[in-house]
Amino acid sequence: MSTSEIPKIFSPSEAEAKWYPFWEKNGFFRSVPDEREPYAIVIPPPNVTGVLHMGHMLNNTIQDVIIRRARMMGKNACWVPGTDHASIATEAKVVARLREKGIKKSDLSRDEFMRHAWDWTNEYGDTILKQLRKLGASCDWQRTRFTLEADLYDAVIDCFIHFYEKGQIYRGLRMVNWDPVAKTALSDEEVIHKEVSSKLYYVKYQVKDADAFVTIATTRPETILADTAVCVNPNDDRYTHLVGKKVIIPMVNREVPVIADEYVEMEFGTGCLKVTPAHDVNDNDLGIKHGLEVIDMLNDDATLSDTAQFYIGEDRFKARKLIISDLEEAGLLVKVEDIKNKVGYSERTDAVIEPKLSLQWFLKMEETAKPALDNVMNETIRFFPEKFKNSYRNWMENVHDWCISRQLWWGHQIPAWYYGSGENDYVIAKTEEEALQKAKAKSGLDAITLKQDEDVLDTWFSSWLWPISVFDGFKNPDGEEINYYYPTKDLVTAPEIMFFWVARMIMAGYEFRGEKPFSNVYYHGIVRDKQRRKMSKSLGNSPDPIELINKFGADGTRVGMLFSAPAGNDLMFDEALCEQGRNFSNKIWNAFRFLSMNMEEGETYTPSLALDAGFLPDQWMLSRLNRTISEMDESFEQFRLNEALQKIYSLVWDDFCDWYIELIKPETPGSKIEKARLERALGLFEALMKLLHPFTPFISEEIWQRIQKRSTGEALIVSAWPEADKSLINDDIESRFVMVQELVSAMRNIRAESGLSPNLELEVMLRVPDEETATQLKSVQGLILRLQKTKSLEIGTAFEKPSQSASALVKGTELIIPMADHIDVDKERERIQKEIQRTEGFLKSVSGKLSNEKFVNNAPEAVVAKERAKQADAEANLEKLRAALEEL
RNA sequence: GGGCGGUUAGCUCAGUUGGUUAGAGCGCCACGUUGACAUCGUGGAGGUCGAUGGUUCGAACCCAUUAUCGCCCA
Repeated sequence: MSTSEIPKIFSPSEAEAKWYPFWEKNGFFRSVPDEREPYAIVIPPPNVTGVLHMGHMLNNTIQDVIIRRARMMGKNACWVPGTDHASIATEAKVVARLREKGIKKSDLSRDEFMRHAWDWTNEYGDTILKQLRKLGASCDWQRTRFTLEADLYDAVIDCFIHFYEKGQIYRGLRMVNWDPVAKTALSDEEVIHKEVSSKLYYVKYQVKDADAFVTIATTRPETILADTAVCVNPNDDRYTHLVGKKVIIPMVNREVPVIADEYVEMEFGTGCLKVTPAHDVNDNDLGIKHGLEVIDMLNDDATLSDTAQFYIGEDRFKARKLIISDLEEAGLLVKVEDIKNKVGYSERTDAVIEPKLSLQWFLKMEETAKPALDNVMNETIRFFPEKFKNSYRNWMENVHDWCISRQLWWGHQIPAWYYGSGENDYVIAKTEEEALQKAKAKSGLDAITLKQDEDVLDTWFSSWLWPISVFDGFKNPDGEEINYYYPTKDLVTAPEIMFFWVARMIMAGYEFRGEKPFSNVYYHGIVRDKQRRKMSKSLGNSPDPIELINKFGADGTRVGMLFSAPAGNDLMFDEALCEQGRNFSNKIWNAFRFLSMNMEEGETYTPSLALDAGFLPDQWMLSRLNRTISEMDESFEQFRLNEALQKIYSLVWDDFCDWYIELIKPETPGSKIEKARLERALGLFEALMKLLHPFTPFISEEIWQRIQKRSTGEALIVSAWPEADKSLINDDIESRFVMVQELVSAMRNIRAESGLSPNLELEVMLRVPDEETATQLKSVQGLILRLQKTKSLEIGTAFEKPSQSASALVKGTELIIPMADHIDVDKERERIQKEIQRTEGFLKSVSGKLSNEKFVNNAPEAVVAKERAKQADAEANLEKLRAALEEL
């Protein structure tokens, strides 16, 4: 192979275009049950409306790293991809597209609308999955699932029926979070509370039959129209006389009672609370407790209804302004204060949520939550990082019933069939025929017209079944697939959806399989920008991942992402990290380029990991390699992926490139590395490619295939992950090598400080403390000579130090370089003095410890011995340094 | 209001059972193109670990208080 064939700069796009199709075509992503140990990961299904953003990028990079390593470890690795139907988001997109065409949703039948929605999904739904391929994601694409496809649809309906029959699903008029834009109920988890600047309005209410007023304070004065009480704290002396009396609600002139309840905070506002049971959660509780009338004054789109009597048809915010000016005119507005309070917003539409009474379907959670909580707390399911167990417990112990109905069409239609207008005139059934029979039986009627519930189920009510349903665990509960792959191994997700999704999958797992859905949950952080802001479309602070890939390569981008991704912490993304990743690719590439340049044309090379016991760099590199493998395995076990990456990064760059390659370079420029030595270098390099593969799949495969001709089955992606051979980890070898490194660094340092060219041939003397060290150093002097230009290198115990020489201390050995006219005495003196100062400080702290009787008596012997050794070393060093200063 | 977490070099973060006058990458400064790589090499300068108090022979690490930032829940 000649240099001309290998460009100086690595081109990621070529490797990406070559290897991804190669892997996919040859079925390396494919998994079918066999006798091997299964290793399954289900993707957190992205929305069909989604386009790849940085969060997906991080999430899927992590999964790909894990699954690629598992595959190399000989597991039957199965990464199941797919998407969820995202009721609200998708319906919003479809409605918007229809609007552009001049079509209103209300003009369409349900079936017509669904056709449009499916069209949209078929057109855009797999955008994100296509993008994942660019990243290198090694999903088994033949397994791609969708939460609204037929089988998964059935699973959701079966699940609903299952819980209904167990008595855990009920229908009830309850306070829900109402999104007036999407016109649907939301679960608590879909409401985002934001702190905003609001106004607190103080309004006077006339006390009935008295010439007195009470003043209430409210941030939502329009709801006055639906007030049905005023409440004070029973311990509040200011108001006790009013309890039991009536007050008149302004505008509507309704008489309502003054009630007393300790719920009221005396300090807030006036200590006098208006109560609107239909439009506030806490007020609703009060209403139930005190038997208050409930007046609902809002339409579904948050305009005022007839019940309000005023501002009918006006939006709630418009009504707010109107009522304020009317109250002011009536002289009832006392004052207005600026305050900060928390307001709930819809996660999807960003509309201000209205607490609203609504007839919805709920799932009781208590019973299902129990095993789900226990099995996380006892680590049957492990959380990484562990700290998330706390918030999980907190949520699970206070779990509320789950509002599962949504007033939308795009989704799984609730299998409730109504046959009358009574509250209980419905049946739950999978099909209309079945419903008809049940309805007949229940009602005793013969002729019945059924109407299915218009609403659909919360999207999470389908994705919580994901780890089961993707393996057809509902359709075929004892099937080979589900039995083989379930429980899956790892789940990789963001802590944001711990309650939405993770907790519920665990519940569903125990409910339907009696078994956990996965063994480990790895929570990664949120991708933020350099200013710690969350990446978002509206801020425009999110780079397009695809552009990043085009710019830095998939490998570089993956490395960039992972570099900054410590488990569980948010990561401040910076494009510079991807640049670093790209540079790393280029470094790897050029290391390979160097090795190939040393291959003779026409010659075959067999990479080897055989040890050359006579060549320290070989022994050292093998020790470092095996140590790194073992450390990486440990990091992987704990999902410390960035740590594993850093280990291999450093092994490749610092050890292999900076030292090993330098030491195997041929003595004379232009000649080539001896064959056996090159084969060992290639053997090591192959091992490095394996360790790199999960992180940088493309370049590693590219190089792997260039090192040798390989058959398809010998592709890197399916090669064996290296096993750490602990017998090759050798502290002694490593410390001997470190001595070489330190001596060479010391020489480089002297050159740099004295402004000597790297090409200047130095005379070097190594004054060693004893013969043993002399022997050791003599065995490695060849290595030092390879790395430093020298005229001579002498090793001995009794050198006379020439008067004008630079010196350095390396582990008790004095490095002496006569400088003749090169020396800058002042600089050299400064250098030594600095070193003396440092050593003195060190000695002082060590001696301080040792002269402390309590330390010597109490500390473990080994620690004391270590301190004694430190002290002796420091003293000896100090002596040498002082002598060096004298000798100058 | 309740809970959780962070605060270590200019930046992003390590520091796993207390024994380290604290590590890495990036950035910065200086020097350098002898054929792997300037998407590079070599060398260097930067922190006393948010604050206070305590436990201990010994604290970045344990405890208490406090400041500050963030997240989750209500």
